[in-house]
Amino acid sequence: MATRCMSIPLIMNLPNPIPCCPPLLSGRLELDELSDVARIFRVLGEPARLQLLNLIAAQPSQEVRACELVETLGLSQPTVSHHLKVMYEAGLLTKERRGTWIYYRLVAERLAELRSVLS
Amino acid sequence: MATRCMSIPLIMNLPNPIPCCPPLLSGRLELDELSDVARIFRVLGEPARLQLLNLIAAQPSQEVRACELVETLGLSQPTVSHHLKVMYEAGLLTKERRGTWIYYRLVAERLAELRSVLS
DNA sequence: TTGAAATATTGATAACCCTCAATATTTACT
DNA sequence: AGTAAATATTGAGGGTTATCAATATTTCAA
Repeated sequence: MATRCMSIPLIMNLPNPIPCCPPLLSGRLELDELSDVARIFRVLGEPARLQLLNLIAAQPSQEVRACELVETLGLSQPTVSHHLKVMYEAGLLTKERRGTWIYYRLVAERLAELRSVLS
Repeated sequence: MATRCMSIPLIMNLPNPIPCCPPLLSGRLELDELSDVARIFRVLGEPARLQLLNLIAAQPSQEVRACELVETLGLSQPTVSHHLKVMYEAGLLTKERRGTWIYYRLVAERLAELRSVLS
């Protein structure tokens, strides 16, 4: 029998990258620009999501599988799935399916961008 | 007649400074530490408040009076007062009464702290 | 195709918070 | 004291979102 086609690791990138972020403290910004920045800060304004970032950064592999997080974060699977989606859509995480699992990683550049907003 | 006693400019500092913030990406953090960090990000997750930061930073004097903001931000006076309080209590602004007005300034160190959280 | 495991979606509930009108308090000048 | 201006507080309404149970979808192996 023919073995099943091996899934090719595929990094799924953002369909619509959220714009981010001109420096907040040098030069006037428009309200809609500020709304974009605010949206990203709001994503980080949630303990569970910060816990997620912190957890990924602490892995030697720099990645986590979604299924691990349910027990680690002490939240239901739908809630974890929700948070991952929010962070993914904010451009803070990449997702990569390898077989059954989906692996998430930080987007270091996004965090650097965000850092530069505050300078 | 004796002129009224001139008010002495007084910088009112935080009664209870909010703890902030160990680096998020190097070393594991406890959930309550993360909640402190999240609280500050949530303060920044509001366009009106970012507008406020942006506005103050754009002033040559590096400060604004509360009364100016009502017209500039297009919000009611109670709403402006609310945002100022939230940011003040988050340690992002200092307030200083000079006569009738109250002047607000950025706390650059706080923003620097926050920047370091993301590294 | 059937089953088991991982992930995503839906719908409902509850908490949080932005916003305003109304009102209270503070401040300085007369 | 009395008045006007600035700021703060209260209370209500409404929107956003975190959370879960239930269910659907996806994935791979047998």
